[in-house]
Amino acid sequence: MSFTTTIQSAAIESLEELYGRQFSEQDFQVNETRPEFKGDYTIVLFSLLKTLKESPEGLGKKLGDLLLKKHAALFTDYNIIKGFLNLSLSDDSLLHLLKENYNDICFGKKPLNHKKVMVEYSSPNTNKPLHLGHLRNIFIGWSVSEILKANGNEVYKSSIVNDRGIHICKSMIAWQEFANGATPESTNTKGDHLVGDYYVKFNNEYKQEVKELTGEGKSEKEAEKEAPIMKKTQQMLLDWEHGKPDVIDLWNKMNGWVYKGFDETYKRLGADFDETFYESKTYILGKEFVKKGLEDGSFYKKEDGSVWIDLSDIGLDEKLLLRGDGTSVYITQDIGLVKQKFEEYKLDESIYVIGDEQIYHMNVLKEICRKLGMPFADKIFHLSYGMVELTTGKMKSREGTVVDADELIDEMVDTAKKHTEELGKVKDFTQEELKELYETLGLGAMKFYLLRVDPKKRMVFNPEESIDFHGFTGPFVQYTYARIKSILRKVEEPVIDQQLQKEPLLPLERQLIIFLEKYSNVISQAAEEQNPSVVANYVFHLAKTFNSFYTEHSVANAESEEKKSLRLHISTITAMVIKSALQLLGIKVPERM
RNA sequence: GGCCUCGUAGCUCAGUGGAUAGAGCAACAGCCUUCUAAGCUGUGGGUCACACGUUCGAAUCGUGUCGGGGUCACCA
Repeated sequence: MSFTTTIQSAAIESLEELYGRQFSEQDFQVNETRPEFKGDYTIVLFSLLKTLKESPEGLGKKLGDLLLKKHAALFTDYNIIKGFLNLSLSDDSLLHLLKENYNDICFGKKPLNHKKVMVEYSSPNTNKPLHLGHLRNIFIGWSVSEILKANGNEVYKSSIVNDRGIHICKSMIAWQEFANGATPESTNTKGDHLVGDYYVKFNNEYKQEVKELTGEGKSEKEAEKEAPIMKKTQQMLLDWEHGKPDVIDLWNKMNGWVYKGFDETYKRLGADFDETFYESKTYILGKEFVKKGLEDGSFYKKEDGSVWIDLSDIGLDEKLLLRGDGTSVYITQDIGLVKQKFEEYKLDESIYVIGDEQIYHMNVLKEICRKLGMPFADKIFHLSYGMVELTTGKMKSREGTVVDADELIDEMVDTAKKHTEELGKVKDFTQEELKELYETLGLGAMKFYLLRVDPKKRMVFNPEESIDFHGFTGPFVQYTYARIKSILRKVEEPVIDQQLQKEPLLPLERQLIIFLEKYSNVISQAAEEQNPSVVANYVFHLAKTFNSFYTEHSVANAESEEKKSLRLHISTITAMVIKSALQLLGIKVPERM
């Protein structure tokens, strides 16, 4: 039980004894005491005053006295300022925490709750390489999965690959026309980048053709429709749907290049998936539901044969579910996949990590499932995240302002190398060790930078700020870890014993212990909010507090053996919590840096 | 235009009913004969977009206004 809940129930018990009636945790708040006041935790009395017909001082005194009397081991003192009852915790209760609850603190251990959750993230198109937006998606999805696991859930990570459609055909046509058989091997280019290059090539060519046609007097719309390269692409899409062998072969070949490229990037990022769905396999699934919905009258057909659902009663308008020619649209396949996921995996929840521009789409999906009487309609959660903007404005692939994922990773790792070389602290490292360190630091900086902001909010990517290794950054926290490990290497493992209790705890020692105790709550909160930034903020604050402690007090050369033992203990736990918290963010810790 | 969302220090962000609103960056001033200075300490910097309301108490809740963004496709 955490300090907050312990104090809460102690207060409830005392209040009930004092006033002979029931109280609940809703009746008052327990907060941490602000640093400018004496005490560790504060009971806010205002909400109780009216019903109990008490003055702040009167209630504070009664409650404070009784708490001290009943829980002499827990509290040592109290003071009342305005309506705030500030309680001081005893050294013993803090030290008890270090001794008894060691593992609970460090790993925020939660019992298994047997809830099965699927987290779908990344979900790229196969016509171009991953970019900065995908990175935010991947880091959030991976981290939320790990946070849910830490809270006792059974988690499946999944990805749906958007491997078919007109966009893929664009790359294919351009490759066919202009590549002269170029392959990743022959050009020494990563497969996803090669395919992406031909996607760009298509767009340039298309633009050129449209320009020529409008020059001949055609309207913009006509030109866009009649551009030869576009016509070829549309034909190719039809051929693909009809399974024309040479098109399927080319499609397989080029997608294969892309997957190999993605895998390399995923591997470097530490992203992993338990299941990968392919749109080419799932896009047909939804059609049977459309049929079913037509039969039971949930959907309706227009004259041209297209199928619609009317959601205007809940303000979501009419939505197209099937084109006039019978082919699927985006949402058709989603309906099919939802059902497959829930049934195959017996899921309790399905979380979709998708950008916030699709909030409307996901609401429609949930509503359709509801109308179809699917029992899991309310177990679908859209973890929507805001767009990553550049300081120069939005990223747009057509304007070449996207930040490529692979390039960004290289740049971060490079920066880590530069910094490390300048500081010259690891000259005895082998080449292998150095390489690993640079990856740890570079990726740590990048992940922390993208995860430290609330997913739901839009964020600005500032290239200079992102490669900063000082302040509120991954390397700052990693550095704290490395410094602790450096101490621990020089000293034998701490033994915690009765001796600890003789000298009073100093303010920074108290502060650290109280802060460490919160870790378990932080993990719960992060899971409830599906928000890794909660963990990032916590671990930064922890490292910051430790750094103050480190500067102020010596561990290895402490004033006494007792203090040394205590501080070694605090340091060890801090290191474990840092490692555990960063692990939830997908960030590794270096033993030295 | 309808719906959704955001507006906190020069910049990037914490803070969702409690005390005098906090970090990082940037600026300035200090701290390495003692466990790693990728660190620590201090200074300056705020009409929490604005107005009204609810409350003992509002950056936080409600209504309205202004401003930014998203969305409302036989695109995905």
